[in-house]
Amino acid sequence: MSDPKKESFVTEITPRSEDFSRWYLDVVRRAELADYSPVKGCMVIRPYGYAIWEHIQRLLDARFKATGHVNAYFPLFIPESLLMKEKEHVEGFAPQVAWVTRGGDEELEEKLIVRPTSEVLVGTMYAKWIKSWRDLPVLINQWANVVRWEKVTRPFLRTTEFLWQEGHTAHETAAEAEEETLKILALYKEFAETELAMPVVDGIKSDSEKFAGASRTYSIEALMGDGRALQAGTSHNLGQNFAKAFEIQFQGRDKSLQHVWTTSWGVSTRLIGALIMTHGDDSGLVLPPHIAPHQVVVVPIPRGNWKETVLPRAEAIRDELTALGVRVKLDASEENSPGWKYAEWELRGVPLRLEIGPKDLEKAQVFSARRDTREKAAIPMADLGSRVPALLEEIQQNLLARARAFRDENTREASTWAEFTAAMAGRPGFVIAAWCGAADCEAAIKAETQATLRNIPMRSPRVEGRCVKCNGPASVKPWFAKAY
RNA sequence: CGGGAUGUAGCGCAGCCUGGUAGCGCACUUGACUGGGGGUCAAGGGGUCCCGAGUUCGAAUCUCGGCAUCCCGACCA
Repeated sequence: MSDPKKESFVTEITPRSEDFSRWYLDVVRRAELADYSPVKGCMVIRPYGYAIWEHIQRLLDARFKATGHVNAYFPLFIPESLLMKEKEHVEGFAPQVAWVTRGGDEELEEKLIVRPTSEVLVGTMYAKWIKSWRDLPVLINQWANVVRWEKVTRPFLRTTEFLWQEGHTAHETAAEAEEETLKILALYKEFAETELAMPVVDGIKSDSEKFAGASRTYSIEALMGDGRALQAGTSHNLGQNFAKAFEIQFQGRDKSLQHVWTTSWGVSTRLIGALIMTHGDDSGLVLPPHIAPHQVVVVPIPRGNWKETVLPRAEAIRDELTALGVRVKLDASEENSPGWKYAEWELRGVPLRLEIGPKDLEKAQVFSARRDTREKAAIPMADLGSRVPALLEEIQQNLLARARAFRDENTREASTWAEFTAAMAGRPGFVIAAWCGAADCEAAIKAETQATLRNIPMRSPRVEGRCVKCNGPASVKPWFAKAY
């Protein structure tokens, strides 16, 4: 029927439209972002994937520092007794915890858990460090790994061990803690949109979706290419819950003994999964220039005495752009043809490709190809220094605009239950609907449509409406979606 | 954790039913010709058949147990 050779080429990546899940796994593997390890749910992040994470770290860390936070590191192991101190927290996390019961060949006196998150250990330490209102606020972040014994795992999206940052802050007043929680939420949103070119909805979670032990949980939610939502970051106002459980007390300005108000917040390597599913296409990964390991790949055309003519010119271009701060990969390997290299670097999502051959030398130009639009154009050699950075920024903006247009096209309002279920059928996207605030209605919506309440957006106006499920009085309009 | 499927070279797979020398395509190595969208020809190399027991003269193949991956469901910040 079809050429078997062609077929084996085609099977390298399953088309996105054919099977989104398989496409995602193919991209992760073929772009060499990650590979499976021998342990269930644990992945190896390969150099190309880790390079993306390093850019995410760099760009986020700069924002944390600019808002007064400092980095520290807390240990991996937590004694069982500490986990037990905050009731809701332990109930939320106990089912997902990995235990250490032996050290060498001796049973441990007290079992240890491998941290699923660090609130309890941080709380224990803060109780020692904080004595006076003058010690506040404490604004600490850590870059770390955590372990959660998940039943269903997927590379980047949900892994047993994952990398993240977790911020833990302590404040003098409730208002300051809430201010911090919202400041970070806004920071996450700005980061996601500016650097990842990923539009997100920022809002507050319902009680049932709240972090175990938090007073209020906020999140940013993104829409993936298959119409499912992904929680891309969370920011929790922990109130005085952990302060009371861990006795984090300080003497206030009025000399009275008070409990601090704490927050915690995090984003993880899941963001890499979000990037893949937000921008990728049938040819593979599409990376926003701000976080792409290689922003530009230069492919010299090996023809005639290219090593004496074309190659030196390609090297000069690489050096010129590198000096301007552009991350450039020169692929001068002789093993593969230019066509092979085009396909390979597209698969790996490099935003801009520059081709240079003998014909281009004659015309003093290079040939460019954009990954996002696949547009091709000649650029005069003399203009590279100005055109390339401008083009990269254009690509960055285009990816955001494109993702936002997709999100908006796949966001609908529903005022009746019939409209809601219709909108949720097939590839749904977000559905905005009024809700009475009852957990029962939320649960019923989930049971009947698989859709969960993602969040109640920050800027959504108070409404006077009717709950889409029970028709009772409703004052908010959450965003619902089927989620990862 | 329940239901289903899968595990054979780096990747994709055949072989298993009916036990008897482990195969194919791509990738890889060497050489030549090539090179502007995954090149051509020739000659080569590469295997704990997921792991462990069992049945058997003999197990990739049959039996039991385990592990991992994928899909559906439950669960899940």
